[in-house]
Amino acid sequence: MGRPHKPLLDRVRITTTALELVDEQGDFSVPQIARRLGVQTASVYHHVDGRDGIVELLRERVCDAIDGGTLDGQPWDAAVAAWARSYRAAFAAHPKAIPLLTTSPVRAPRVLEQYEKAVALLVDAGFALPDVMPVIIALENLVLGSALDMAAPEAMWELADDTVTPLLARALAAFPEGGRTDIAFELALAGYLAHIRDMPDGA
Amino acid sequence: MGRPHKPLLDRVRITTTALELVDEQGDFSVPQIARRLGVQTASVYHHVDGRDGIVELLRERVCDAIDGGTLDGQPWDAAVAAWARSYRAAFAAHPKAIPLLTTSPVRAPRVLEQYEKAVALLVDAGFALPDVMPVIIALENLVLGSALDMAAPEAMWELADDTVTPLLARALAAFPEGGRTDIAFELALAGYLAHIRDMPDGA
DNA sequence: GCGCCAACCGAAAGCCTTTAGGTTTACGAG
DNA sequence: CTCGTAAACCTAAAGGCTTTCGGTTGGCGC
Repeated sequence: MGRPHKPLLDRVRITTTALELVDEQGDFSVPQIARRLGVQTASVYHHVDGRDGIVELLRERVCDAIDGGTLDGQPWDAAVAAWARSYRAAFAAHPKAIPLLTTSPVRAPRVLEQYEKAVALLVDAGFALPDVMPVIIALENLVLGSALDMAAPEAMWELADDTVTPLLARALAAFPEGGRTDIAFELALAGYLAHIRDMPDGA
Repeated sequence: MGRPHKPLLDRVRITTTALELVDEQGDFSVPQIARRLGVQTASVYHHVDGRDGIVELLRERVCDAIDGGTLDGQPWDAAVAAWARSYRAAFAAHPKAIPLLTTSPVRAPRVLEQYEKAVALLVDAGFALPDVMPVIIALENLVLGSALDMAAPEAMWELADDTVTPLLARALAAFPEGGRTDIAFELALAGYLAHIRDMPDGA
């Protein structure tokens, strides 16, 4: 024991291990992380601000996959749509993590920068300043709502009892079971965009 | 000890107490419920299917406030809008409970019946059967996404550092801080409805 | 009256989070 | 090169939570 030659722990490794656990189990615990890294539980607390701190690191890690570049050099509406899809895809890459992450909204600096860019884009597009935040928050609602849907087990829908809800059962059977959530998201996004396009004052 | 004269515990009282705790703290534990009801922890497990069972009871309790009557006797689009608002309002009544409830989607019988009604409404309105579920799921996404937003502390937005995200800060300052989430929800709902109205084949 | 089972209690196993205080050793200042 | 500081890990322990198991008692049906 004592201080090791090379550090065994750092935030990156802790975050990676936590994400592995979440991908496998849908949850994680500090002792589990410690075991995987061959370390005592208490040691983890030297690098991280408690369990909640690890969750925050997970939030940032997953959000790193959001491509802020989608907001550049396109017509503003296409840019917003691409950003929303990238945002959603980042969550979709770790479905089991979604309940953990959506519990509280993402406010990592890297994401806030993207919000900043989105505000600029919308202002340039002619949106009145008081309209900008509602537009962004509405989009965030869409993305996070769809993320929750992705996290739901497919079985949640299949167990609809045909006898008590026959129409629901037929409606469920009437479309491919694969892209369920994607179709719904694209539908909502299309409606959102169509409505948004009519808003800019100066346009 | 032994069997009491009148039962001290039942599902209703357990659910009510759990909801009280969640409203106060944003969470609950079985021992906390037991203490409030003047009972040993183990006794609670006689009436309920573990902690997860209590969460499910909470889901049903909160969803009891959703008014299925909104789906009757209106133009179908107005009915859907009213239902969505009622759905969202039910969650808004217990903001601290939202993270707990949205973690997995609502599939209580009472809510499934309303889905059944919604399917009927949309089919009558002329929607093709394969289009019905996406329409409903998209609406669910909207409602749950907005619910998550409601659960977020207002402070989450205020701490935007003006120096690094000046435009974001200005955009935030540019609209009343009260109805933040409501305006965004109504915006998204309006876009959704406008888009949906164009879909029915037979209309 | 009698037996059964419902409803509660006590105790305990096994997990988790977090903190406090020790021990060794890397590292940088002099 | 020396030496103090603090980094990085450990042991230990407190206190919480979930859940189960086996008792005890008394209501209720037959």
